[in-house]
Amino acid sequence: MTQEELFKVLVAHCKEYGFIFPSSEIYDGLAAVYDYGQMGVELKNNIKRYWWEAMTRLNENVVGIDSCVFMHPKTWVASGHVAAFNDPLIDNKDSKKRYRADVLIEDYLAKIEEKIAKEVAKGRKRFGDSFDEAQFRATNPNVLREQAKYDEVHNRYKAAEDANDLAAYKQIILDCEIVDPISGTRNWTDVRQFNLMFSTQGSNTGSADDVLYLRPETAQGIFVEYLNVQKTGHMKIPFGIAQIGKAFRNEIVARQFIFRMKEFEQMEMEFFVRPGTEMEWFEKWKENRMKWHVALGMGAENYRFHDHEKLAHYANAATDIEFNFPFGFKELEGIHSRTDFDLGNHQKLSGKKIQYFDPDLGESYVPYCVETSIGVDRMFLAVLSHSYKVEQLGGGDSRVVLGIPAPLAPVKVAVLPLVKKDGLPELAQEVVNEIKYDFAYQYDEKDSIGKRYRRQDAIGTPFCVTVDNDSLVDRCVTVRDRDTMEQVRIPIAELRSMIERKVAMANLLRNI
RNA sequence: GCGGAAAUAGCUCAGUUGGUAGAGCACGACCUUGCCAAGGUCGGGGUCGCGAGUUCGAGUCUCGUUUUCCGCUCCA
Repeated sequence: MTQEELFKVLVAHCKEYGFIFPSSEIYDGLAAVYDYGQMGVELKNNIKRYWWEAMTRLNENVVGIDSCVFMHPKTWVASGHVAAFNDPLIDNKDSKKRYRADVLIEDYLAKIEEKIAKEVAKGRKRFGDSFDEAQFRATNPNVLREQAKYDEVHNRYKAAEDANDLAAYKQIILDCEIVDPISGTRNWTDVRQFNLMFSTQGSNTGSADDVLYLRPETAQGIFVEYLNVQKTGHMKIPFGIAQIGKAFRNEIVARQFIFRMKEFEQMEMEFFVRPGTEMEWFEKWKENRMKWHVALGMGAENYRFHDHEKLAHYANAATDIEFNFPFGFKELEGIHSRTDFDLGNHQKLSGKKIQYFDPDLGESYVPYCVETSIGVDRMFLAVLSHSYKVEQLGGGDSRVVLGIPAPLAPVKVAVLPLVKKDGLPELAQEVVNEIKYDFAYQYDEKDSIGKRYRRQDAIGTPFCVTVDNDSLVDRCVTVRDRDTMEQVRIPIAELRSMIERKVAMANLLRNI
């Protein structure tokens, strides 16, 4: 099976077994939005728990918060999101290239200015010392013609810009017969505004300037609560704030299943440090985060760092942890040294002093910040794509098994009466009562026992517990292991501790 | 957003030059078997993605549209 085929099969498997459904499927679906099903939500919650407990328990100076999706609109001015993603864009259908409509028009205006400058230069050459540029500009017919054209386009352009009138941009491009520099054609699409952020009305009045954005990252919630947490928690630098939450990005192209969605979930941690020490912490967190990944046991060779050469506007160092997905090594987590960009801008825009008095230095400063940011959905995809296996058994038989790390598995144990009679279902119910307070379980009495094992393999259940006729007498059950398919017989009373040994989240945490 | 391809039962698909929608698996009931998926009988389930058009008649032809996949493009 090629990687590409594997990916398709995986998507189908996710739907068939209740991990992930395309959103609103009964209405033909909604592009780039997916829902988690009954199995998916369990796996996703376990992934979040693994991250949360590692972050907030294994680092005594990291605490969590849960901030809202809605934030004051000025937040996004301070973060740079409003300014950086608000361009009118237009595509040329022949070259298939995308341009900023305002840049195309400005280039056109610049060309007119060049023409005028050439005329002026000619005049200067002709008249020599007696050349009066103002006089020349006011009388030369060529200059006057070009200048009139320039003024007209310039005025229309400014009007379009002020009114944010996309149709007017397009009309200017058409009227000026601006061509694509590559294809040389005027086969343009309409001008569209691409904003990364989704927005909604803040009030019930619908006034245009009362806009609320859906956060494109959870990090800003941490920055605006920095002071509250630092003060109320008596936090001393260095310390971190962790958060798990939904974020929204209006991606132009969102593809590859849950790898890039319009609505997604982030697990972000901002670690505040003394300026000048940020690179040291950046390295520490790179190491720390890689350990967290490797502790899952999905193979160290499937992870790698990818350092950024082109840095975002806020960062002075950045790296990705990439995972070997079925479609290649892709970004799973980002680690950025964000300097004091965010806190500094919030201080500027809010007018509130966001400074930390460092008792060791005897001075105040705006802390620097190292961020770790991982996508829950990408992590989910990493776990699932790595876990999915088709195993050939003896006799031409095969099985599909999800070898999900046991502490993350959606269902920990399945309780199966060998047959649906002779009092076995009743005894199986007793077994359920024995384990239901500790583990996510499924009870299944339908179909043959082999079929039920296969069903549990397909959702990655680490243990199947089978109740047979002997169980009625000896109070023992057969425990079948997902990965080895081996069976052991143990007393019902020992079931709980046996399962616990393998599925405890603490097992993962201890590996970090 | 551009170009290409696809969409028929829960899933995988068949459906001839346009003539009243099929199979296997899955699902439900009953019988049978009983530790690694496929025994028997009976049964439920589809306005063929959606909307127009051509036609006496459209799953099939035309146009539009939605979603998905592939390639560009974009990507904090």
